[in-house]
Amino acid sequence: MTWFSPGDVADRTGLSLDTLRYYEREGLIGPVRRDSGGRRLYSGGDLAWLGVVTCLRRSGMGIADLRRFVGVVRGGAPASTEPVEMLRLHRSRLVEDIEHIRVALSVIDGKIAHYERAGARSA
Amino acid sequence: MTWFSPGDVADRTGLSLDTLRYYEREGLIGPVRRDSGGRRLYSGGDLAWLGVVTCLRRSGMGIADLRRFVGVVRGGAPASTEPVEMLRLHRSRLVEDIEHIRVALSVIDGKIAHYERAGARSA
DNA sequence: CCTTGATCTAGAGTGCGCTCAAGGTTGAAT
DNA sequence: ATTCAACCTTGAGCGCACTCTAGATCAAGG
Repeated sequence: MTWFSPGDVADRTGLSLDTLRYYEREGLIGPVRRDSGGRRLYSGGDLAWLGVVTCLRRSGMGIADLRRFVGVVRGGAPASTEPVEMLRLHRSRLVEDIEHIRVALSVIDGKIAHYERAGARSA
Repeated sequence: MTWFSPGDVADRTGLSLDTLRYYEREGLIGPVRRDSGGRRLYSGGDLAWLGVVTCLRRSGMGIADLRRFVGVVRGGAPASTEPVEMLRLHRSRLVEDIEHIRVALSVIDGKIAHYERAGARSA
């Protein structure tokens, strides 16, 4: 089994060491193994899981939701349908977000075109 | 010309009165006209502009960028290409955001499917 | 042995985008 | 004349997600 140092994991995930420790404190990952000196050793599984976490995080899921999500995944089958509801809710937010971004894109493209014409005139 | 009270504008835009005042303080809108008693009167143009602002805001553009954007739009043609650069930068961030959200959607859909199967088994 | 660099902990600080509190004014309605 | 809701200002407070500080510890290299 391969283990990864905090520095390695920071490099691979793009997260800072502080953020890694923060996520652990918040229960988003771990408990992370330690070596005899108390240093963290991340497993390949930890790394993969961090991939999922950062993906959801980047999509705007908050720490609290993420923690609940993690609890469900690591606790095995969900006791209720509530966690799935949470996912569905986040999913629908994401669909909305995409739509908002699309609208913003068209506004921005309009402005860019406008200023490009202005720039061409004044140049 | 039609004028709108703060309450009206809050209703129409979905922004709170506090947020409207905050945006004004931050230079995102106005100077907003006042009546004899010092109350704000928003014009149709203010309302339309607020539409653009909220659209960009929802897409994740920060207050500082928005302020620069506003300065450019209200100052006429841009003196340099810098504001257009800012828009392009935000645009490329938005394209990335959409991609991130898409990835998150597929992760979420996978998890939802997983827990639906689990739920069906345990039911 | 001593230095160096990576890591550790606890806890305070930061930046952003609002949001709320307190106390005062306005103007339409009763 | 009084009441009431809507509005005003200043300034403090909040929630989130980090981020930084300070001081200690550890493992390896010279």
